[in-house]
Order: sequence, then C-alpha cells, then structure tokens
Amino acid sequence: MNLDQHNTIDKLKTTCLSCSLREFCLPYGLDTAVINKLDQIVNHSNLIHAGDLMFAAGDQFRGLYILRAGSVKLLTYYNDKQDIIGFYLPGDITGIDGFEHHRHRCSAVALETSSYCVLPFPEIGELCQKIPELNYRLLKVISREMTSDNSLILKLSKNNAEEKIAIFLVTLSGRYKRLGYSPYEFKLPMARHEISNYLNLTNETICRVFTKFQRSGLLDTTNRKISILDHTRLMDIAMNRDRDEDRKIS
Amino acid sequence: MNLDQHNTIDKLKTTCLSCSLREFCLPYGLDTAVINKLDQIVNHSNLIHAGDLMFAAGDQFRGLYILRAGSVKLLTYYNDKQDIIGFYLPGDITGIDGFEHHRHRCSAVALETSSYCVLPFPEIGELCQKIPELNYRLLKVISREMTSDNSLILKLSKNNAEEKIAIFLVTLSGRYKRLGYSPYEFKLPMARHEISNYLNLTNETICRVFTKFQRSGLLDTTNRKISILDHTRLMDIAMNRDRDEDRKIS
DNA sequence: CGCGTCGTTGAAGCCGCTCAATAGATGTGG
DNA sequence: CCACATCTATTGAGCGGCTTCAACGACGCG
Repeated sequence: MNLDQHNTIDKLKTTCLSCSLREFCLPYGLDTAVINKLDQIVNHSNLIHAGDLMFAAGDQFRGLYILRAGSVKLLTYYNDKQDIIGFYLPGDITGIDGFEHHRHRCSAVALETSSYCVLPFPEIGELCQKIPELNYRLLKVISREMTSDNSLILKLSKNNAEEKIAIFLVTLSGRYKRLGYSPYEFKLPMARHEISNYLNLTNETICRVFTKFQRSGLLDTTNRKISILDHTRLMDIAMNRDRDEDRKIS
Repeated sequence: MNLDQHNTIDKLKTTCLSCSLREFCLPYGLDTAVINKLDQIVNHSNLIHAGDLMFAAGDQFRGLYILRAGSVKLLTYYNDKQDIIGFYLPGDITGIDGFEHHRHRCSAVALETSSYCVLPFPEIGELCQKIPELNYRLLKVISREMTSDNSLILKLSKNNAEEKIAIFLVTLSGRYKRLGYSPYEFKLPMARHEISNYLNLTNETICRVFTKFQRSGLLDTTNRKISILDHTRLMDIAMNRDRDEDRKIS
C-alpha cells in the first residue's frame, strides 16, 4: 500500500538504456547509439541520505542533476533566510541555475535517501555539438525545468491558503501518478514546515487546513502519510471552482 | 531629465554589430564573423505599440525575443485570470517558455511603443550546431532568463507590502542604471494595477505605500514619473535592514 | 467636452500570522 | 530497553496587515 518509493533505488540499473526513467530524461527519443555515448559520459548512481547536499549554493557548476530515486528540496538564500523554491522527485532535472555564472545560486538537499545522475558539463555540451538531436533534447529538458516548477509557484502566490494547499496536493498527486505510483496514497517526503515555507504560509496554517480537509472528507492524513479521498473536490478547490451549493467546505 | 526612453528607438541600428545592446545580448563575446552570420538570421526591428502583442499564449514558437526599446509585460493565464509574471526592458530576452511544447504558454504585451528582435528557431539552433561558442552563448542567455526574473518573484512573495515595493523599485532602478539611464529618475512603464498584480497586492496598497514613502522623503512620485530621493534607505527596506533607531518609517 | 480609466484616500472586515501550550514522534545514551 | 531530550504536529486565542468596498479627483483620449 504505502508504495516502496525507497526500494526503487535497488531496482534502478546504472545505464541510461535500462533506466526506468528514460522516458522522462535526456535520452528520450534518441538512438541507441547516441544513448550509449551518453552513458559513457553520465555520472550514474550517486547516493545521498537525508540532509545531504546534491549541490550547494556557491559550488562550482559541474552539470545538470537528474533525480533517480528519493526526493530533494531546492533552496535559495536571501538575507540569511532560506526559502524552499521547489521539491524534486524522480525524473526531475535541476542545476541549470549554476550555468550562467559557473556557480550554483541554490542548494539541493536530500529529503530522504536518494540517488541521482549528473550530466557533466562541458562534456555534454561537446557531445551536443556533434549530435544535433541531443542538443535539441538538452534545450527541451532545460526549458522544461524552467517552465514546470516556477510557474507553479507563481500561481500559488495569488491564491489563499486552502487553494495553495489543494494545488500543492493535486500537483504532487499528478507527479506520483506520472511516475507510476498511486496518485491517492503516498508519503509526503517533506515536513509541514517545509511545505509552509514553500507555499509562503506558516506550519500552523498547513495543519489547520489539513485538518479542515480531513474533517470535510477530502483526505486522510497522519503525519507524513496522506490519502486523497475526494480528488475531484480537491481539484475544484485548487481551481477555485464552486461545486453545487457548497461555497465553503463544512 | 526625464530620459528619452522612447527616442532611443530611432538611434538603434538594424545590425547586431552596431546595436547598443550588443553586450547584453546573444552576440556578446563572439567574433565579428559569427555576428555577421547571426545578423543574416536575426529578424531585426519589429515595432509594436502599447497593447500590441509580441507573442501570445497559444502562438506557435518562432524563437526567442529580445527587446531593443520600450517595455513589455509577460502574462500567464490561470482560471481565466491573467497574472503578470514579469516586466521586460531593453536587452531582456524572453520566449523560451514556448520551446518545450512548440507553443507559448505566456503572452508578451507592449506597455508602450517598443521594438524587438527575433532569434528564429530552428535557424539559430542550426547555426549553433556549427559554432560551439554561439551554442554556449545561447545556453547562457537562456539560463539567465531563467534565473533573473523568476528568482525575484520568489523573493517578493515572502515579504510584506513595503518590502515588496522597495525591492521592486530598487531592482527597476538597477536595471535602468545598467542600461545607462538615470537610476534615480525614470518613468514607470506600467500602471499601478500592473505593479500590484505583479507583486500580489492591490493597487490601493501600492498607492498607500507610495504615499507613505513619499511622506518619508524616500521618493517623489506623480503618476508614472518617479524620483528616488533616498536610495540607501529604500535599499534598507528592501533588504529588511533596520537603520539606526527607526524601525518603521515615520 | 464628456466619458472611461487611473490614481488616491478612507472605513471596516477577514485571513493568515504570532504567541503559546500540549501531545506525539524520533533519536540518543546509559 | 527505557528515560530523556529534541524536534514535529496539532490546536487555541488574539492581533495586525492587507483586502474589500466605496467615493472622488485627475488625467487622457475620443
């Protein structure tokens, strides 16, 4: 029931060709020959544990990071406070923030035991120079990183607490579904205070909305475990739609 | 005094080599020969007026857009509401949001008479394939678009109204300075309600904070014209620093 | 000149925050 | 294995900043 997110680490092979995340990753749509060349460059199977850094703000830019298993939070620092600007799940790509100035401006911290690949620069860039399709894929993957996560945050910022949290949950649900996990039952990889930081709320507000949703029969939650019971209504809240007579829940 | 932002349109030449924005743009650091090849591909001198679209959400992706003169706002649509997610000034590059799915997800609307260049795809991509330095520059320019504007919004979202507006103003000031304009006297290209939309505030709040700042001697403003009188204190507010005994202004 | 949009100011209300207390979960050393 | 310390999660009470609603003047464009 509570999906074995953690056990998947063992199942992952150490080549792109056999990787179960291939279709979400750089190799998607490329020839076997090209993927084999990629394989020789890519740094597979880096293992980190909760709290470990995938990369840190100030680190020299080594390349792009693709999460294979586990979960990671992305942090920026501003006036000594750290802000969570994203959560990464298997298949997600990050690290382009370090490209422009050769140093990362963000830190990526593991929320649990995780593994990842590194697409090293400038090696990947050189290979792209020889293989146009790969260059195209790289641009695509980078533009995806740009548009996926950031746009979510922007939307969240205009909504009230319930909408934010509903959006957060249905988005997370959709990402797990895409990865082949249950979209209705999963373990939150992050703590309440990490959700609240990300959504610009307090952890008290997170708790209150969670219990309100629970009382309304939308979901069931104990600590990190969450069950989405009424995905339709949760989606309605996320989309700010009114469903029949109930304007407000309960 | 009130800089001739609009007159600059006439002064801009129609080749990359002679463009005054060259150092902010794709050609920066490239050989003359390469720039000349770029020139043959780039679509120079597109003119639009206030309210005109540079590109619209749903439009097929044609390439990247570089503003040469004027100003533009970038819009997303979510639940029929439109959100402003950025303001672009000369030298700024946008449009990569359309790359992944070959269609733009945002609209770019001129705030005043503006001109821009288009870096057309796939032509630019093909040229990059032949010229590694250009490919490198392109990645750099794209990663810059990613990290510049989005990170600002994220920071704004955690701050209160006065901090948001102070950050907004000092950032705008810095961008004008970089372009060679006065950092202390400029005309806001956008309306109050566009600022408020961008900062997730109401236009009433924008007005109130503007008048508060004015009463405190931080700035002077009548309609769109703005003079920053005490850049240091404005910066302090933006950085959430306390200056001497005054915790709050006035 | 008239109309609409923009900018400004006031009054009242509400949503989310702050402060605080408690219970539960987790981890560590004896 | 338990006692203790620490961190996390939850709930309540009160407050405050921003929004909402409303009104009016200023500007600009036909």
